[in-house]
Amino acid sequence: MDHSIQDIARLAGTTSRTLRHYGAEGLLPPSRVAANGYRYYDDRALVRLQRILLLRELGLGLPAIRAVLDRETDEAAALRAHLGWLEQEQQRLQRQIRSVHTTITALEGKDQLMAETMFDGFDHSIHKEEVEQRWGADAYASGDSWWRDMTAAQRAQWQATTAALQADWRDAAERQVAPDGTEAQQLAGRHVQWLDAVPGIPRENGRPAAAYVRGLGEMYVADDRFAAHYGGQAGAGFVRDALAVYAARTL
Amino acid sequence: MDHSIQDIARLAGTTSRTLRHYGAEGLLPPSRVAANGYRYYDDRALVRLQRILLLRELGLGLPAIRAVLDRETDEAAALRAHLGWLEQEQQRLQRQIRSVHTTITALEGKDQLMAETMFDGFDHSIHKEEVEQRWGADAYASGDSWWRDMTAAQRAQWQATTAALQADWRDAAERQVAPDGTEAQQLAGRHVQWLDAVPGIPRENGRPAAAYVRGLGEMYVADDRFAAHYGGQAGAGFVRDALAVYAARTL
DNA sequence: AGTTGACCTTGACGTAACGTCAAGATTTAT
DNA sequence: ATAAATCTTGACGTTACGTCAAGGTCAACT
Repeated sequence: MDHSIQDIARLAGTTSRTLRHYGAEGLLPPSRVAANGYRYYDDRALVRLQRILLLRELGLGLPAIRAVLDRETDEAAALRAHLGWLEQEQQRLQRQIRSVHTTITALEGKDQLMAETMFDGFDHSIHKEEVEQRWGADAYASGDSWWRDMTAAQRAQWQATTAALQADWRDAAERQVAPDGTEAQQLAGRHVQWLDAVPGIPRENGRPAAAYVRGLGEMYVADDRFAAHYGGQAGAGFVRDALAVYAARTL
Repeated sequence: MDHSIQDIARLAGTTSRTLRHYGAEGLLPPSRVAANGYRYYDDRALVRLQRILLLRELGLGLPAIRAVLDRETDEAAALRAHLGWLEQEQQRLQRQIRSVHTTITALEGKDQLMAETMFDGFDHSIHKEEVEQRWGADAYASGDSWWRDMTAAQRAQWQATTAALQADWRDAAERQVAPDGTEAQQLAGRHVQWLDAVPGIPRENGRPAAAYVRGLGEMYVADDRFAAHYGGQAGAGFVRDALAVYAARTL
């Protein structure tokens, strides 16, 4: 009927330190304390512990959890309040991410560019530093050699594809198409397919990695030289949003 | 040439406590300390302080900032490393948000439903508790009375519109359309327009609030009764993603 | 009985970046 | 001369435990 502190800790997937902490906080007192001071917990305590751990995984603090378990607060209400906080945090992070992106771009704006011809066809590895640090030196090197080893005709072909894609993006952006709409999402699909032809980019289960695609979109916005290809700030923002939706949905 | 501690604090938009903290950490020592112990900072210190605060807003920790300012680390490299952390945090939050949503739905699954007829036409306010707590009692009440005051013909009209929209969503989902593509985004546009016809929903500058639209999408996924209208889990996930992209891009 | 582990206890420091008193010294204004 | 500002150092609080540290307790083995 009783379990030692290590026992329930293992049963619930936590540590004895956590159990003692919850005991000290009055959140989960031992169901019995032996004469020698040893803590013992019964099955009801185990159930309570599991509820606590569940709520903790959702991000609730111990005071909020106590209020819920002691029925001082409605659980759903507490979770909805918590949801608001989570969403705010997420937005704050989103803003920080964008600021960091633009800061990086501003810092490196005038450093190592790849050759101009390359710029038009291989825009995603123009930032040598960024590609190497975030996706590994291989990503840059293999993309680089892939491009260099192309024949002139292959390169021209590739540039034509790229130009057409960019033109369609600009067109859609001008027409104020919704970035999560079918048309934009089809463009995003083409964009990812185009990307997929480049060896060495980071992938997940065979497809370009979602984080990479999103990062690419942010880069288009952060760097005016890219933005120009997609119709300026507004157009690049559109591309970024479309890629983000696409990545969320299908990658 | 010199400023007192309060002076630069005001100039830089921070507090004297922070200045002392940075001094104690060796991150920004006072440029001069008078015989009486008073700290004084010159213009170079002000510049350094401003850089520190900028990096802090981007979320960097003090050790990372020190490394950058002391030129032990490349600033862009530090920011890219930081970017990876930010993106991970964002994903963790996203997972928590979804878990909270499904938990809330599971908790309230069988409580207060609106009438069945209402269910088919007014799905976004079916969760009385959720709507009231997160968007205010007015949101629920005005939506509720709007619906109740309709004539039978008006209601039938509305339900037909709703059903058509849902059918198009199911169709697009089945065809594996990309959620950030043009087609899905057009559907999202229709969805928001449809929503916009309901009085009392939360708005921002005249249009349905982005957070509300996103929340709606999450609800479709979290609640099987909604999901059913959009083609089950997969379909609802598609709708959610499409709405999220749409919200990000145009709301 | 003595010893060896395995397990238990309480106690206390560390974490990130300051916010917030508190007590006392100094400068500035009246 | 006195009051009001401003300055100093010192220290606790914040969140949920992780991580020693020093020292009891218990079952098993010699």
